[in-house]
Amino acid sequence: MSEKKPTRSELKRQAILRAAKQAFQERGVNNTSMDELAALAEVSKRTVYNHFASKEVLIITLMSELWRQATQCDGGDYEADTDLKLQLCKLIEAEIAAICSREYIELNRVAFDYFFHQPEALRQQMEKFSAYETSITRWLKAAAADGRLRDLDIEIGSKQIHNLIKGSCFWPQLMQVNPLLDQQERHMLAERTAALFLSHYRA
Amino acid sequence: MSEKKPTRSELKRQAILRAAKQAFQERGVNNTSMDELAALAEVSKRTVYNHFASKEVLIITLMSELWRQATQCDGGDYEADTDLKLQLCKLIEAEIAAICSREYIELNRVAFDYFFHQPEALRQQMEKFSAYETSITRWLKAAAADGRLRDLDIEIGSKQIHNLIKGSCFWPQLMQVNPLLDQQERHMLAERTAALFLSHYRA
DNA sequence: AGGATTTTACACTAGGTAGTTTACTTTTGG
DNA sequence: CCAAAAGTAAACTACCTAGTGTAAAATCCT
Repeated sequence: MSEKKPTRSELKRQAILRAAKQAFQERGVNNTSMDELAALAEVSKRTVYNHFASKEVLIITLMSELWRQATQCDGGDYEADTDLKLQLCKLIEAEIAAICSREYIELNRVAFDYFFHQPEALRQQMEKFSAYETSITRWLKAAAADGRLRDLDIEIGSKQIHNLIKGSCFWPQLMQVNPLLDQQERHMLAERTAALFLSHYRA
Repeated sequence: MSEKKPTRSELKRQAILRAAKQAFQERGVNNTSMDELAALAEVSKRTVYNHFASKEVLIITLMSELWRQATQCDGGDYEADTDLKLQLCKLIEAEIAAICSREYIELNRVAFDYFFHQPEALRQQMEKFSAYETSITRWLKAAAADGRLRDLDIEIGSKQIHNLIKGSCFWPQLMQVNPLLDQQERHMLAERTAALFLSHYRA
């Protein structure tokens, strides 16, 4: 019982956020009027403004919400006595799962839509979002320190991996020119990315 | 003398297109009103409509214009008796020069802005724009046929190269989160992309 | 010079949007 | 049960935008 008392007010608020998410993703932030949004949420326009002081506040609130939902992943740490390729592959697959998740892409879509003409604000958002890009960096450092990778600039290597991933499962999906990757496609992408990478950097 | 008679009308038209390019890129298609645009071009709004029947026509015309300007590149064909890495490197560098050119990125910026919420139309534009991606494919085919590359799926290989390139010199610049690459950065990117690629696929 | 073409300023139509106000109804909770 | 809190519909403000109509003025061409 400790979690059971969604007030009517809270239900309305959730309905508004749900409608905003759908409308902003499908039709865009600028192409969704507050009237349409209220209608979609089956709520009066005044109620929208009772919960959110302005359209801007609603957008920001929604993005924080999506960000919270999309924010967790991990593929494990470096292990000295396990096969390099297997480890890297697993790690990359975890990264793919996070970056290519519907939540993450939809969040980015709203953010890009909203910030496309505000490069400074976009840069800041990107930094927040790119928190993901650290787990692979950590692993590369550990593997390099252990002498199992050679000729490796961590920054560049990490970027190469992410470029190989994102070019296939993030950017095209963000732009909706390609569908999301399924389980097997993700696996194969991880597989061949790890293979290409290790061909060059394995000690 | 054969090229010297820009009529006043033509000058106005150019001024409008120049202003449109600037305004659409800096402030976005939807955030630029025809009044602002006319003011920026130092032309009366009526003149804008005398030259372009509607905002839509202006946008399409501008994109065709930018497309024409951005459209030419070549890095040479495959040669059987030249060093693989040198050839590929040169080819990649040519591709980078095209994809990362200001013209090409600005074109894509206007296109993405305009088509972000019209996935079908965007897909069509992307196909037009990605004509670039063929010269590397051609080269890979030739080199593979000549037995100097192994384990290579042309489609995947070509995509890997393009992902490695675009992740560093196209997507971030399209979003204006990173500046354009200079000559040396381009060269180094081509260099390490070719190196990574050939480590894996060289026969 | 003089008629045709183009440009200009400006008023105007028609429609959309963020946000507010009002008068009324429903839900909630002590 | 009843007062406070929250929700509702609808009209309303104030502003923005694409596109048009018009008559006068600048420019072009022969």
